[in-house]
Amino acid sequence: MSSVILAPATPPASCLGCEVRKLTVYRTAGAEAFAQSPFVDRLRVSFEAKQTILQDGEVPAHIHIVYSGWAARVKQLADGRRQILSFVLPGDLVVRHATAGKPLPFSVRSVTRVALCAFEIGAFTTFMRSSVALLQSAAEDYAAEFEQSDQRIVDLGQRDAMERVTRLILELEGRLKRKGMAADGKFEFPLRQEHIADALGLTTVHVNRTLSALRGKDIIRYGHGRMEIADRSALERLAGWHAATARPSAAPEALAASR
Amino acid sequence: MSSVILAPATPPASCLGCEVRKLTVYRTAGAEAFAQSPFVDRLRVSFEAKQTILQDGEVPAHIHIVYSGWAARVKQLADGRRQILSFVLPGDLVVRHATAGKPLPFSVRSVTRVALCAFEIGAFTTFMRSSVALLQSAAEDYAAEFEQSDQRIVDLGQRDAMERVTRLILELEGRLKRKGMAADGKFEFPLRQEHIADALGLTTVHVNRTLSALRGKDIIRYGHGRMEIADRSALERLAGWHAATARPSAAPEALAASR
DNA sequence: CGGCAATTTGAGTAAGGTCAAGCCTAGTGG
DNA sequence: CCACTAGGCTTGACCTTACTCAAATTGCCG
Repeated sequence: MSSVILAPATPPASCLGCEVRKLTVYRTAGAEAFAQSPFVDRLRVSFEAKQTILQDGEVPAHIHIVYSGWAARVKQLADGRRQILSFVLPGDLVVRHATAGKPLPFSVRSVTRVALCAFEIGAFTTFMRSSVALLQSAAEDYAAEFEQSDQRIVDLGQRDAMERVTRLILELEGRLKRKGMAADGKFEFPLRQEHIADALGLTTVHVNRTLSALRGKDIIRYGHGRMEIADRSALERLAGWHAATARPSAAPEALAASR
Repeated sequence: MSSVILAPATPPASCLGCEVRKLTVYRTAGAEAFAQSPFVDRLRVSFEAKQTILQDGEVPAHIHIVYSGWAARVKQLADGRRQILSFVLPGDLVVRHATAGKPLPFSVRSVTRVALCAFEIGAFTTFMRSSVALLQSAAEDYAAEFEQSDQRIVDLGQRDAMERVTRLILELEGRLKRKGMAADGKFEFPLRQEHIADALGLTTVHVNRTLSALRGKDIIRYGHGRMEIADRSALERLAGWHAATARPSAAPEALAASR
């Protein structure tokens, strides 16, 4: 676990020295940007696992960045069905900036214990518009999110359970690796099978059978909140992970941990 | 069909007087903006139905706006499966601006005959950054697209065929209505059943049975490239179209045709 | 009028869902 | 230190939705 970021319980006082900043949408901001506009109203908030961080319909007063822990953007239907739209990992914006100031079209719930940094929307917007590099990284992140959504649409529309599950594992590993939070195919994996089911449009029963099949062939190993890819080529083959499809590129190449 | 925009075969010479401009991401640009930066390199391009407008992997040299006709963003898998990510209607950006300059992660194919306006990327970017109002409408459009993607993810992950089909019809009617291209529940509907199937992750056979059921109960009427919602409340009930869900708001209220 | 694309219908099948138990395992409290 | 519990995981039996394959029909266009 050498390269894994072990974030302290609370974020540091200044963004400038923050480990997580390198993973954020303002990663390209230099010292001078923070000198001019130091995110005066920054708050730190934290939640236990399985709490509602933001509720569908509310108008958030702040822009939130995940400092540590995992969360999920969720749509809850009236009859109890629920769909996880995406998982939110350290460094990610909890709510895309474009949506800020409007009623949320989804809820955000913590998967694990989560620590967040919250910035006042107006100040954050001004800050993000203060340099072309920042606008550029915002655009990159938008593009990556669109691509991730599109990928999920293809998965749900066209792929069977085995493909969906294997692709989710590879997607998460890719994102974590780019954040320096996965190495040698091993990473924290706090999702319950119910999270996987809700994200992939399957039932927990079927997710269980699918994971069991993968574990039975020793393609993956999991448990105790961790996941290990034991046979990557088999996993990629099952996922239909042809090189062409393999780039949901959730972060710019500059930050790629390896490969 | 009084309020329907009947666009001439070719776009007018100037954006300023263009009917379709009101539907675009630069709808908030005034005469002065065009005076300063009149999209010098604008081109007009048109395609017959069922042509590939942009190919997966290519790096488009221009930003395209649909002037007339329908297109679809499509992911084609190696084994022949295909998923339509979204339909692109008049006034819509063919490729989101954030993705510009990078290899396309999908193809764009025309559904009907389509006329496009193409702008040089650099000039368009400069133009869009020239006013806060423009940045604002870009953000609104991003938010609307994210919401539309999220909605599709919920549909594919959680909803059955009847819900998916009815919701697609209502979604398209809503978008067209806001563009002034639908009235009294009647609108152009050039999609083949195969388009619907590819968008909703179903087979054409099953789409056919679902549509037949709706037509049999006289909830919708269709054919000859048109659709009519004959029994809106029944349609909305089948779609689970509770008021809360009913706003994929693809354009700002200011442009709403009615309601 | 002939031909091709699209739609429609039927019969059989399979992937994944539903329902219902039973089984771990990490905490908790005695 | 151990029994108890609750949440999560696992497994079995059966069922439903949507898919597959195949053929017939319709409609459009030259």
